[in-house]
Formats: sequence, C-alpha cells, structure tokens
Amino acid sequence: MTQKIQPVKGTREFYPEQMALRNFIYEKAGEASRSFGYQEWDAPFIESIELYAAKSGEELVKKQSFTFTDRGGDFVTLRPELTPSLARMIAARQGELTFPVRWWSFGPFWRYEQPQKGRTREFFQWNVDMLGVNSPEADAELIAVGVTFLRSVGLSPAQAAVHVNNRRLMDSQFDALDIPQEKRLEVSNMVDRRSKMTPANWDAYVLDSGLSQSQLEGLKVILGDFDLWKKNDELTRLFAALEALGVSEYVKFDPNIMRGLLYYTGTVFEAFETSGSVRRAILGGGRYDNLLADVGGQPLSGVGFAMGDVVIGIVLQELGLVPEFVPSPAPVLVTVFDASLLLEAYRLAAELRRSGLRVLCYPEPVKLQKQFKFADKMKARVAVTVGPDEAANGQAAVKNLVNGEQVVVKREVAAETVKKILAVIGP
RNA sequence: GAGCCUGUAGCUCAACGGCAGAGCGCUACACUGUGGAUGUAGAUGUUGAGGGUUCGAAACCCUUCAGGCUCCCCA
Repeated sequence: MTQKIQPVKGTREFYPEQMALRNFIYEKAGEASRSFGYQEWDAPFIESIELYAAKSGEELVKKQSFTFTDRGGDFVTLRPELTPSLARMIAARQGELTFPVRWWSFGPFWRYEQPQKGRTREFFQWNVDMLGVNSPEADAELIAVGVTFLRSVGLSPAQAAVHVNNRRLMDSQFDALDIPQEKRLEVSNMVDRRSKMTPANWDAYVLDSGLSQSQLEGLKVILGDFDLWKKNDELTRLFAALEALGVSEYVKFDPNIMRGLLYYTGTVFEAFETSGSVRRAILGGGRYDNLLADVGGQPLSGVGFAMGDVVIGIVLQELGLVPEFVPSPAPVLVTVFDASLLLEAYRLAAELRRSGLRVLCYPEPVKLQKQFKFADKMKARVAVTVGPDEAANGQAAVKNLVNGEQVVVKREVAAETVKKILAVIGP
C-alpha cells in the first residue's frame, strides 16, 4: 500500500466516468459561450512569476501557487488564474482587435492550497470575458451567459441563483456612513465573512475592527436592504437588461456580495446553489477597469467571470443532474462466434464502421454468453452475430439489447437494420 | 500554518483486547447459438507503515504516511 506512488495531493484522476462529467461541463460551458458569440481561446499553462506578482502581490503568488525554477534558471509558475494572461494578450494586439472582444476559455489551473470540499490544487476553470465596453448591459450579458449555462445543465431558478451587487453603490453607502477609505478593504472582508459567523460574533468583530456602534447599525441596515439597487442607475439598467435577456428569474440583488478583490470596480456577482451543501460559489465575476495598466496597454474596461469545475461538479452530482454514464461510446457489439469465425466478425465490424456506425468487436472467441454479458456491462444497444448458419446464408443476426428482440437479415442490410433500431431506442 | 475525524477484501462497512466477517462486485456453474433476473459454489487480506504495552492487538499507546472536514485563505 505505502509502496504505491499516489497521485499528488489535491489532484484528481479522471477515470472514464469522471472524464464524462468533466466533458459534460466543458460542452455545456462551450455551448453557452458560443450561443452569445464568444470565441474560444487559451493562454500558456506556465507563465513567468512576474505576470502575477505585479497584480496579486508576490507574497500571495509565492505562497499559493506552484512555482519552480526551470533548467535555465528562470522562475516560473503554473498559472493560478487567467486574467493576467488575458490582459497581456489583449494589450499585445490592442490596435488590431475588433472590440468588443468576446472570449471564453476552459483549461487547467493550479493553486497551492489546502484541499477540502469543493477545492483542489489542480482544477479546470471556465473563463468568459467581454472587453472594450463599459455598460450595465454588457454586464447583464455576462450574467446571462452564466445563467444560460446553469439552465442548460438542468439547474432551476429554485436550485441556483446569481447574486448581484455593485461596488460603486456600496462605496456611496459607505461614504454615507463616514467609513474612511483605508477601512474599505477591511469592511469588504467583514461583509464576506458575515455569513460564516453568528450575528453576535460578527457585531463584536466589526466593533473590534474600529467601527462605531452607529456605523455597525448603518452597515446592518445596508446589508439587509434588498431594494437598495433601486437607488442605483447602473443596477436599474442591469436588471432591465437581464429582464430583456430572459434570465431575471435566476438573478437577484444582494448587498452582501463584495468579492473582496482588488480589481473589481462596478458590478460584481456570484452564483450559488440554494440548498447550500457546498458553501462555495459556483461561479463569480464582475466588472474591472484598468485591466491593462500593468501590462502596458491603453486603458480598457472589461467584465468577466470564472467557474471552477469542482463545485459545479459536486452540485450536479448531488442533484442527480449528471447524464447517465454509458461506458462504451460504441452502441454496437459484434460478437465472435468461435475461432473460425473471428475474422468474419472483424470483417462485419469493419463493414458496419464504414457505414458510419461505432462498433465494438470482441477480440477473442469466448463463450457467447460472456460476450453478451460484456455488451450489457458496456451498455451496448445492439449485438450483431454471425454464426455458422448466418455465415452459410450470407446473413447476420441483429439483436436489440434493449427489448431483446432479434432478427436475422441479409448481410447487406445489417447496417441499415442496426441504424433503424438505434433510431428508435437512441444511440 | 492550526484543529477535529478516518485508514480492515476491488467497493461500502462490521468486528472495539480473545479464530478477520457481511453486503455489493468479481469468477465459475445451472445455461455447449445469446445479456439483464434468480440460485448454488468459489476466490480475494502483511487490518496504511513502523515501534511499544499485553499471555494475546484490527482494537490500547507512540511515531509516521495517506485521506476527509473545518479554521485561515480564496486571484
């Protein structure tokens, strides 16, 4: 046991069943992206550490990402996020790109953190960004892309919701409470942590951090006011656009969404599963300005979001929304009657494949019973057998494995017969 | 970086100081030209590893490794 080399901590092995889930997420994410006209792109998986150090702070990068020195002595890191690479690639072609740029990506990322429910050290992330436009309507489109995905994987508005807030709105509210600028980041963290603490503990924590009793009371009023968005022109327009896009049933204003992040400047949003078995967000994003400042581009505004595969994977499994796993991608099994007919079976399989079917052929002459059991395990839908009788008469026995009916037909129409069966019971 | 919990058959778990077991899965047979169901039989273990206590350890103690959950953090 201990002799076996284990997978690296925080990584996952993708057996075919898990791979099917990952591909399901990839397909649905891609389809949601393409339906809004987004182009697929990608960046290097390895980047120089400076790319991240500039924005995120070197300490964070060194502590929470996989970094190493390559053979040439360069200090590199496995990408922990995509946005800096996006910024560089956009800046490099800023003069020739047609804006607004709409890009999406799905690929691997690495963060050196403690693995726990919903978090691994190696994960896949879907990123969607629109650059070059600064409007609430653009923000609404990004949210709509996210909702389109949630809807397409079968999550209902009762099961998943996107919570939206606006940084500028919160800033104006904090102004009204006379919360000084240098306290804003700390207050953001307070808001983020509120749901994890008891009300009494949170009150104490806020007062401890130097806010006055009246500021605390004011803060609680703000965080409990779900009509606050009506005072904000950007959010009013955002919700009108969401309505027009047909996704408003999934979206609601929530003053508790802050996303403690440095670079968000306007709209911010996070999607949650409502039952809350996973306390992490399914996806999150928002509007950012000055994206290109650190990489030498002209000022450019953007809006985007990211979704990790881990949390959504757990949610889909817990809610029973993962499609049934069919082990064999080939719905047809050609059996091998005996050793003398093995090559005949191979010929028949080849014929069926040439007609466009996906075909599995048993590779040795074992008992038919075993081959049919194998077909069953692989969830094959049709079995085709050529025994001595069929071989002598130029025929093939085609069996529908779903209802058990078998017909013996001319060899030439075997493919046609199989296709008819599949047309009825599904591929 | 800190805390709590768990490592026993391929999987899920029982045995909680006294012969290491069950269910599922697997293999074979019933069924020598046909799957799912059922029945019968069978195989499978250095109880994560190392040390200690004991007449006796899967169990108790120590060390170590691995995993899970939480705090922290979350670009």
